[in-house]
Amino acid sequence: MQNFRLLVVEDDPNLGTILDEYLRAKDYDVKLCVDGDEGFNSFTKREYDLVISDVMMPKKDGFTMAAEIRKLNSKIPIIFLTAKSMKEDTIEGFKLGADDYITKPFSMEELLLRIGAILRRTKSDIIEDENIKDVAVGKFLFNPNERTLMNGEVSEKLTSKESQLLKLLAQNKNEVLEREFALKAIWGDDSYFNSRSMDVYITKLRKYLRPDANLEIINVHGKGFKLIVKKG
Amino acid sequence: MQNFRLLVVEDDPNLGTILDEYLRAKDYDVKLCVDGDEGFNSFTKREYDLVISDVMMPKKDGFTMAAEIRKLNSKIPIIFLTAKSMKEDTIEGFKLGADDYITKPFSMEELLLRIGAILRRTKSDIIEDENIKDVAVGKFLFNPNERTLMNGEVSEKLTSKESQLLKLLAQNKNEVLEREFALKAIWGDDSYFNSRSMDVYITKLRKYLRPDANLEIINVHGKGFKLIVKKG
DNA sequence: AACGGATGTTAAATTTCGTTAAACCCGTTT
DNA sequence: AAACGGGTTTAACGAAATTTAACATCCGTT
Repeated sequence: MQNFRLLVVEDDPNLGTILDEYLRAKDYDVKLCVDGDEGFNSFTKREYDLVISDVMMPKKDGFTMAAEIRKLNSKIPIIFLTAKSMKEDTIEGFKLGADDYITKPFSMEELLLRIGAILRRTKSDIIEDENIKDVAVGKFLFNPNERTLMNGEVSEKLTSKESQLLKLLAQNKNEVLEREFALKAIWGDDSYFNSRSMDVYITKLRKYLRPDANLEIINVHGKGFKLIVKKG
Repeated sequence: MQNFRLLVVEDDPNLGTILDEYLRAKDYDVKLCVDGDEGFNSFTKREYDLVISDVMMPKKDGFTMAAEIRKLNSKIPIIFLTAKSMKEDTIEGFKLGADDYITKPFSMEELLLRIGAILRRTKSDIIEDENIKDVAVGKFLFNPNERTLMNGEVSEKLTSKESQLLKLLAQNKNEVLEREFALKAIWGDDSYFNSRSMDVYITKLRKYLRPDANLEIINVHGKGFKLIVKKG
């Protein structure tokens, strides 16, 4: 997936470097510029998803740059970094179409959250689910999302509880799945009856997995269960 | 042109009235609610362009309400009004996708400017995304506004309830749509009979989606339903 | 070996869901 | 006013999922 492109305009080398490194570490594609002229030039060179700009800068201040950028693209989100918390500045920024502004000093976490808030709305549904994939369990293919357990051609349909329990066992294969942990994860709490219910489902799963002699769900007395996958 | 619709949620009658009157004077179409429950209910009833909400409220606080609203519409802009300037609150708000927040006391002018800034950036998106675009559901094209479900040449006309339910399922595809949540969003409350009514609509939707073998609405016992989109 | 607690398994009981059809509501037509 | 029709709700019954019960067996400890 393509990362979001951020144009960061900041004349203070220290803060600029911090921003640059921090945002890159968070997997953003960052272009750092040191003043409004350079920022505007970069903006004309390629596409950006978001602009983060200081207000006070040499050559061309942030508001002026923002006005020029807005002439090129009226929708690009802009976040201002300002040392001044004076209301006039704020208001002037919003008049130019600022989407947000942060007063220095600010925490990187706060900036990140604001970036996230803006990008989420403007470029929302790009993220695809990772947990819809098949998982190999012995010679079976298990899909927790579809709740299917495939053995070659044959595809069994699992119930909700069966699927959740098998998922936990598979995630902890060859390790002990603590009874208490599974109960809290699936049933919400560990009472006596839920615990017996879980035993019933263990029996069901054993039946499902029977066709593969290399798979076994063993009990660890007083602790929980372990899905053993023998090397075939 | 149609005015922007604002949902204002504020429990303080004084501030609420001031907001209501002031924003109406500025030609916004305002709905005033006094707590999070009422706010969420109003949101399910019709389309809004922007939500302005207090954080501290009886019954259901602003952040909780925002989270529920975001499940229905991940893009709706939300501005929080908060008496507390505590950082934790701010951050929690942004995590839920707050677009802005204002610390009381604030000037009406400042609020107006922020409203303008957000609406300016989002209005074109709203027009495109919320009112025109089709949503891909398997091999179908679903348009929640037109309430049409197209399969190549064939175009089915859905009823209101069918469309609302399919919309929620599509928005939560491959994730569980909680029964209770859908009932509150579509029917307003979750009674036994509404719940059975929802089951009837699930059956109707399954019939519509039957032509695409990669689509399936499965039940998650005691929880709700999940629209599965298998990889074709 | 003997005991008590934990587990294995099957079946009954309970709850939730799937589906179809009839009833109902409400605005429109005859 | 009566008939109609689309949309929705209510009713009814069967099926599925889950829980509870019952009893046999296993386990670690004494």
